[in-house]
Amino acid sequence: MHHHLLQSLRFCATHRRPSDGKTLHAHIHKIGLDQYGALPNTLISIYAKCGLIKDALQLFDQMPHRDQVSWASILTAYNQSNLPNRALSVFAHSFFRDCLQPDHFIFASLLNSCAALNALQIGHQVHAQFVLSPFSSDDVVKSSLVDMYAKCGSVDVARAVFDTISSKNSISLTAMISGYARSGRKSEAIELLRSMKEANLFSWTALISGLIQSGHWVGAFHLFIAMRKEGIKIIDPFILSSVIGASANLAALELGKQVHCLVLGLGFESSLYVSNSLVDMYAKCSDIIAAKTAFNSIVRKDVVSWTSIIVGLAQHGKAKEALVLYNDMISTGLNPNEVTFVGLIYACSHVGLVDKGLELFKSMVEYYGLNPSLQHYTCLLDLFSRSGHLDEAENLLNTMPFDLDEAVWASLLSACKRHGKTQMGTRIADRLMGLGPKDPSTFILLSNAYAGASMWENVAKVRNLMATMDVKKEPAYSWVHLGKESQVFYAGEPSHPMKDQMSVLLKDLDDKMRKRGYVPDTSYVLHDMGKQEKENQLFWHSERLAVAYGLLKSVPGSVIRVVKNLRVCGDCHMVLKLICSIVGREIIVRDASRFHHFKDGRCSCSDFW
DNA sequence: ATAGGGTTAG
Repeated sequence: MHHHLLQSLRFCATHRRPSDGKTLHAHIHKIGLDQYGALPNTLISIYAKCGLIKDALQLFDQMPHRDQVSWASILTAYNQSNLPNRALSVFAHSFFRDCLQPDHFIFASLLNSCAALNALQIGHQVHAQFVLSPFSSDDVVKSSLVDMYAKCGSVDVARAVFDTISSKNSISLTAMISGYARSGRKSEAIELLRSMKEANLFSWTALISGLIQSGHWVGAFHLFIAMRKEGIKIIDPFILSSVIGASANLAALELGKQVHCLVLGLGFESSLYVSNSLVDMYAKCSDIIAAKTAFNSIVRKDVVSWTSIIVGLAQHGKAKEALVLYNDMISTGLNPNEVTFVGLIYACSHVGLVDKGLELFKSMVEYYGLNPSLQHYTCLLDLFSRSGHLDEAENLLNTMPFDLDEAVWASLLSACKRHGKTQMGTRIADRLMGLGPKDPSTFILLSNAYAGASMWENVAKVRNLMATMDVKKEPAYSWVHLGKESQVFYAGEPSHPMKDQMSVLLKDLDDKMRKRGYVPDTSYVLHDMGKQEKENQLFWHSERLAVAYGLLKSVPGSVIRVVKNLRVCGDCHMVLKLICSIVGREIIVRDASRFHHFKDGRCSCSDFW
């Protein structure tokens, strides 16, 4: 009798049919078998698989005799419901009250929770108990350990455990590959994958996605192509969302479009992960229109869909639209998350809606019960700074519940310069000097702040400090996308075949700009040199080279899309505003922190970045 | 009953 019931229950679990499971449960309860043999434990795991954690827990609490199977089932239930912290706390509170010893199933579940929570300390403790237990040679638990250590960033410990696994299978290998890839150890990850007899889609996804997470975007694309060449069938959409993310990070619109085509060809356009990453990709590749189209085509939008488009609009300076969409989102009954508020406050600071931004911040904490992170405070700081509320900004910095880094103070210092607050600027500069600045752009700010207050001794101090510190500046470069071609330019005179034409064009533009009153702002050049030399430095900034090349080679009238690795300097920002109106072209620059849409002599960032 | 891969900020 109960054999038949068990089979029916298992069918409900594998086919995710919670209502049939509940009917069966009612029947089992009626005939008095709900505490019989394996039935209650099976019921728990069915409820877990169907996401009905409450029902699972109720059964678990009512069981008079819980065994190890019951415990393994409830721990798995919590893990599958994305509540790994509950799993650990329930275990810590009541497991030993049942007078049981953990078995290999329980160890594996606990390690799974630790991995999800990045809880290395607790993971260590579980590891120690496992080693002392009679199950210490279990390979499945060992592969959970590998995964836990890898996810917590202890890749070498993961490898040490991995080496003790007696028969390594594709699961333990994939966990190890993922660990290497996510911590950027590319060659070790590839070597392991190549050691597999038959690497499957899981292992390739672990490799490629991990490398994308650690910033190896181009390398990941080469591997993706290699995977396709080896004929690995893409039977689920996991890898696609990662690869779309890589296109977004590279701001490679053409590449992103090709992956989009692949998505359509394989029929994965209805995957929410995929469509959400497409929205983000188009926004990051500066095609905000395509991002909106991708967003509108999502049938069942979730928080991430809404957040992606809100953040995209905010970064493109379309603050009002972002706020309108937020209201639309709320009216569908969805709750915003932490990331949504980053986008919203960012949007408010863009259009000077100080009160609205503060109101949103308040609602995030008080109404939605979310914990503000450093990013939220940074957005608030930006909100105050842009609108000239510098005292509030400084007050905020002094009361923030975070350790403040150089970038946060530098941001306030830059606002002081913008709003002509010389005295406050020198006060902030003194603080920054005490912090031991490292970033080259901070030194420019410091030097300008002291120079603006005629404190020449301090200017000299900044320069001396910089000289002794041997500040390493990441070389500035920009690239321009022209259909299938993209061209990179480093700052300085280019050694490009089209150098002469570019030079002639830039000189011509320079003449026209000066007729409109342009005077180069040499305060953005840090090196000690004469005025003429400084102007010459600015003349060859990488974003100008990329724009010049774009103007020469692009289809007339088309939008010129440029990406820069660092932030656009203030002088170049002025220059690009002038150029776009002189040549009557739209220029979109994505720099290290935001998008600048230059059109008709203006920029979407409202001159604050 | 236990083990591996994916999206939004920075």
